[in-house]
Amino acid sequence: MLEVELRRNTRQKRVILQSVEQLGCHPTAIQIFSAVRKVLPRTSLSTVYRNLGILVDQGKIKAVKGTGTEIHYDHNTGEHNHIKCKVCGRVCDVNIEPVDIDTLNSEAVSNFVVLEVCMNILGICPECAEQLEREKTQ
Amino acid sequence: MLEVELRRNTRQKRVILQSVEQLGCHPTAIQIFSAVRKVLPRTSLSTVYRNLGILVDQGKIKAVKGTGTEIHYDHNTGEHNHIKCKVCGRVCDVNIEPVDIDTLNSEAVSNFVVLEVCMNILGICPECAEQLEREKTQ
DNA sequence: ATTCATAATAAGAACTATTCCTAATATAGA
DNA sequence: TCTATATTAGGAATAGTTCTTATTATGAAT
Repeated sequence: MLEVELRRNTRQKRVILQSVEQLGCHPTAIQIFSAVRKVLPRTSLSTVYRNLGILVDQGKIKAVKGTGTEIHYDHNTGEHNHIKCKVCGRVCDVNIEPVDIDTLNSEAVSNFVVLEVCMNILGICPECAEQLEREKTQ
Repeated sequence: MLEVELRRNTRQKRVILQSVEQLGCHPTAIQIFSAVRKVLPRTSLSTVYRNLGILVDQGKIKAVKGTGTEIHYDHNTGEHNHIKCKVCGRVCDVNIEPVDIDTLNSEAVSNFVVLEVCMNILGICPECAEQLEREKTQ
């Protein structure tokens, strides 16, 4: 008899997953926290973090790290890269061909076994670029 | 008459730059701090951080971010990427052709103005790989 | 060499993002 | 409905970095 890992289906977990999906553009834990609080006002931040961890482990969402000090969460679990706006901080998807890990390994990069490659792009989003342009010309 | 920005040449600043150069393999602030303390035992951590910031601003060293929660510092200011060992945490240089920012801009990546691209690679260094192999076969 | 304005320092408080701890609560199988 | 225990709320703890302030030391002018 297999030992079943009991994972309870709590309201908090459901609302947290829903929030990541609905907020869309790569929310941070705090942004998810305030969205969840609108539905379940007594939810604690640690509950948000714990469930985000579980959802990442279950492959239902992805954690986007390396874009700064905060972790962003992504409902799109397919392989893709991200770009972060230097001005407003939001993170968007980017479609450039991903670097192939097997290729890196066959090239013996520093003799390391390569496990993950992640491209972090920093830029200025269209809205902020326009805003900056407006400020400059006035 | 130009207003000259007075930057004093302190012992701390000299030893901090020296330490980054001599430690070589991408030390963190704490590692630099303990190296500096061997020469100037009363140096404080905030002095290390402040001077590292100044040295980065002056282009004398580079800050390597995005490899985890810590910032690593690099005396090699030329363009290159980094790989981090998942086991021991050390960061090494990597020579894969860097992504060209102008190309990304001409491709209008998400309509962003692209400023910086940084490839973060995670893997296992030769030493740790060997160690793991030894543990497995015993 | 001495003086002196102020840049830089040491020490530690504050901050930010995240993880950990514990008593209370709520889920789901019996 | 009962019950074992997974999960929660709340807050303390942690890690890495930045900020604050009284004190010190640099270097330009005397």
